[in-house]
Amino acid sequence: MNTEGQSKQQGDLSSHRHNHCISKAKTRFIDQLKKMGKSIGRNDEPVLNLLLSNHRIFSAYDIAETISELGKRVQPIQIYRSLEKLMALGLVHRLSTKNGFIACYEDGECATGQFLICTECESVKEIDSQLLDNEIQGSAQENNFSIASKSIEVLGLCVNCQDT
Amino acid sequence: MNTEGQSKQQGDLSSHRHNHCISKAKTRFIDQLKKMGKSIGRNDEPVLNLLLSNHRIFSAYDIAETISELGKRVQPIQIYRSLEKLMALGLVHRLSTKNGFIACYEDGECATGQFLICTECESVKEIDSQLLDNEIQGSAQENNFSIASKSIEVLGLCVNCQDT
DNA sequence: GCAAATTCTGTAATGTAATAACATTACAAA
DNA sequence: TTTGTAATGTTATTACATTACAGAATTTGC
Repeated sequence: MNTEGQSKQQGDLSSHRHNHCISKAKTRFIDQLKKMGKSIGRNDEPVLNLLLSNHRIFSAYDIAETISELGKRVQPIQIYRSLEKLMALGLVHRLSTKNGFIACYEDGECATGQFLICTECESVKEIDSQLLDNEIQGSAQENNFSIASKSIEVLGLCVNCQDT
Repeated sequence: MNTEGQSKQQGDLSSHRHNHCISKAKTRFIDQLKKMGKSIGRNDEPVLNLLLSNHRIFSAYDIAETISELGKRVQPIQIYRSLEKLMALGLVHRLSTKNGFIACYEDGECATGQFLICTECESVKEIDSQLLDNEIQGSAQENNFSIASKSIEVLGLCVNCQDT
């Protein structure tokens, strides 16, 4: 995913209350898992922590490497397994245009899954337009299409990266 | 991409006038290339043909294999080069959720790039909601985000694949 | 025309992302 | 203790995408 930053390393809006949303998300995560009769895995929490405390895009391999550095060696497949759980619970989104993953904003509760992605600094802003969502629902209905999931990703430059 | 079909091989709506849109698209392609001072490459036309006459998702490797079978061996990189040109001219879209490519409908002229993708038969319906597009523009503006490209992909089941 | 520059082509190798296959551990219930 | 089940760990493989480079074809300027 290109880790060795140049003008990278953004997406960490200092104004955002990480601690708050981390604890909320974790609580929600554990509750939900319980409900599904699943237990929290060894890697789930480190993965969730990493994503929540950064709010930027990580590839599965980024995550594997970062977590491996903190202790035991972890393989990508194990990360994918954690990510799958986290995505099923709506705590994490896959950004398919970037082959990466990001924690959901808003106290770990997923919004509609619509993203503005800066191709320069890799920061991500999740928008949450109900209108947009409705419009998609409508189009789907017109075509008798039954929606399973949506991927709305807008690529471009964020405010900070526009002045070149 | 999983070529050995099972319930595959769709996306070929017999009602659609392939020949018509193929010739239109080709004309447009050559004209545009001329304008850019580029010439048409050896593989460009085969790639365009394949995509236009199927209207379903192909991976670059699918394309490479198919074209290789028809004559000279072609490597993926060569396909990517053709695809890049074709995408620059708006004749082909990348579907990032499927790691694949598809020809644009509507006489080879790209619509707004919004897709309903059937995860069962891999058929694709391009919708073209101006409303949706406007809403995205609006959200971007609110966030002072300058749009470079958009990827709107809705996954689910098409009419034909819903009755299980 | 001819040489330099540019663009296209072909080939091999590599990088990156995702999954398959299978063995092992942990632990609770019978 | 045995058995069942879910989670883990390890290795290997598949799938997708790009880099690097050498040679052929074209274009451009003289």
